[in-house]
Amino acid sequence: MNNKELSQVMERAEALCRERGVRLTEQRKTVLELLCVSDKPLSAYELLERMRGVVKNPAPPTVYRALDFLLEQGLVHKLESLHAYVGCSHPDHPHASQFLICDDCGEVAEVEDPTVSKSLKAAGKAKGFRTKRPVVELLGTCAQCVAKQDD
Amino acid sequence: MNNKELSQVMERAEALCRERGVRLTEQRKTVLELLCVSDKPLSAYELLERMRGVVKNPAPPTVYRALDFLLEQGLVHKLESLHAYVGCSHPDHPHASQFLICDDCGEVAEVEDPTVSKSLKAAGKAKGFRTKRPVVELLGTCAQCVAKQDD
DNA sequence: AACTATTATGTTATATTGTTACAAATAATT
DNA sequence: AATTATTTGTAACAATATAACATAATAGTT
Repeated sequence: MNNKELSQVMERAEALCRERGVRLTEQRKTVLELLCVSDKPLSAYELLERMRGVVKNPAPPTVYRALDFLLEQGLVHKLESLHAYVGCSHPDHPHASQFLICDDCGEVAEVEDPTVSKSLKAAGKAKGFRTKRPVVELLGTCAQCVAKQDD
Repeated sequence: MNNKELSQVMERAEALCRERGVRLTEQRKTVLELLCVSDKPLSAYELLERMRGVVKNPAPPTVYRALDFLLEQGLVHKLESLHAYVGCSHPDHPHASQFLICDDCGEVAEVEDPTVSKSLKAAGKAKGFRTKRPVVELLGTCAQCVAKQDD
């Protein structure tokens, strides 16, 4: 994410939090920025390391609290299969995303496919299941790395 | 899972491993049995505890190695969002399952919805993504617990 | 049967991820 | 200003997972 995109994301985040009456504090902003600036998902402890420049004595709860907040507000996502976190690419509207995770280059793409969402909803409904949080992560090889492998 | 179902699963597992020329050793059988007998998913360390009765001095690698084997053979599944493992309900054919995980009662249902599988495949294909392992876990409330809550 | 290669297990230590508990500071409300 | 709620600081610890290296068991070969 470049600088312009970053400031747009941060502005939207500020606006959203203002609307909702919740506080986007410095620490929370820092974590969100670090995630947005990174081209890869970051683990909590990687975030912790990167916070050292910005915050004085960050400890694990520092990071986890900020992450909890940002997850609640839908500003970041957790990738369960990686134990890592990414900034949300479109936090404006609530949404159920799917993630394509390349285990070769580590790149993660967030997609929002209505057909997938609908079929999941239907599958739950068929069992009387009330879904709160869908976790959909496709682990495999991204187009770029597939091309490389086929050379 | 009752005793009859258990022995059926174990027989199928033995047969599958024989066919494939891989070894379903005592430890691996133990782990598979423990998972099948349990009505809830078990964490690696819960498995470790339960192995104490059967194996002499089980250590973490004992469990993780058995799990790795069983996962490779498609005999068990890992629930990424719970850090826990379940016996596979239909190991005969390779399949991409979805899991409905009730965060109230802890029950987990494995479903295999072709519409979901197809839509996921299509979503990946649209991005040129080659999926090796889909992780699909719906966290929410099962029908029974929904009914209880609505009382 | 003995030899060898491969696979599986034993054992100890350690790495990684995440939480608890309580005190201090800051911000919002009255 | 006083009170309350929220956020942060700090230390310890719990839970999950892996590394590294030694030993043992098994399968295949001579």
